[in-house]
Amino acid sequence: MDSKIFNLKAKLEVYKAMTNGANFADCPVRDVIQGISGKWSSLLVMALAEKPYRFGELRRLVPDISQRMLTQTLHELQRDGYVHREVFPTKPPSVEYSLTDLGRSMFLPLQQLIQWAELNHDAVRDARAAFDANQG
Amino acid sequence: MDSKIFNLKAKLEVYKAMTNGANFADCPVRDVIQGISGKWSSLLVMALAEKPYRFGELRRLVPDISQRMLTQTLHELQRDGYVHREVFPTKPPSVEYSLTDLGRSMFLPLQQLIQWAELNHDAVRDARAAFDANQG
DNA sequence: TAGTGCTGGTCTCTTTTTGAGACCATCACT
DNA sequence: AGTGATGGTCTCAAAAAGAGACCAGCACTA
Repeated sequence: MDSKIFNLKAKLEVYKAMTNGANFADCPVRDVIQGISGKWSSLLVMALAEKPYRFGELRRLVPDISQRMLTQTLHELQRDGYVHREVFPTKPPSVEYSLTDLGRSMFLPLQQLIQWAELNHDAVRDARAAFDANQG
Repeated sequence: MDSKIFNLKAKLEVYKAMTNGANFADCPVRDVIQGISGKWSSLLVMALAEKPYRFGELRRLVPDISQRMLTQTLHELQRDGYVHREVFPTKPPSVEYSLTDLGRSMFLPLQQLIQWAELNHDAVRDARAAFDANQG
């Protein structure tokens, strides 16, 4: 991974635009954001924000995710500290996934974005329709 | 695109977890979220939130984006109504990209998430290190 | 006792998405 | 006449994602 994600000018400009004063020495923001902006990540965090779920439950909850991507995304979320994975010695063994404190903390701002999406999806849909109409 | 993104149970549960009362008939939230959760989308919105930029400026601002993905991502952001594209008849013609009102509106909650990332990247980095250490 | 199902995965193969880099036309400046 | 800047597109290779087979262990059933 390259830490020189922005050049100096970019650093300063985005810094100004975003933080109004926090430390921005290297640019880890993008790294963190990309960890939660995968195709399935936010969706799974959203689901787990309600309550813990087992692997199979999540698979049924999000019917169009492949088992492969479910495993992989949960693994990444666990690695980044958002999700806790616990195996119960039932037969067959069951695995429960839940949000950690960090995950719940991250969900708060994520939820804001989700709410925005909910309130503005009509505007986005209209914009798309208008754009597609103009492009033919 | 399939509108049956969640099954009924999922709909109700995520609905409860998220909205505390808004309408959730079909599930456009995911569609909107995925439009802004691409690898480069939020980064470009972040940049344009500060001020309008021209194509080449953006390319220099985000040095590790390919010209191909810059074109494509800006096109998608424009289609979804977040970004306005304006061509100026200079020689050679220059193209300026700027946020629309919708884009600025979306940036508000996005900024919350960015701020969270800024405040918590240490925790995420530590979680990753701990996870990787345990996995060997 | 043999068959079936459920658990949470992994492995392989194919398709889609992305990245790297060449190429393009036009005009200004040297 | 050559060089550079503009904002792209096109092609080809690499990476990521989707589809689906497979697996072990145990419970239940016929």
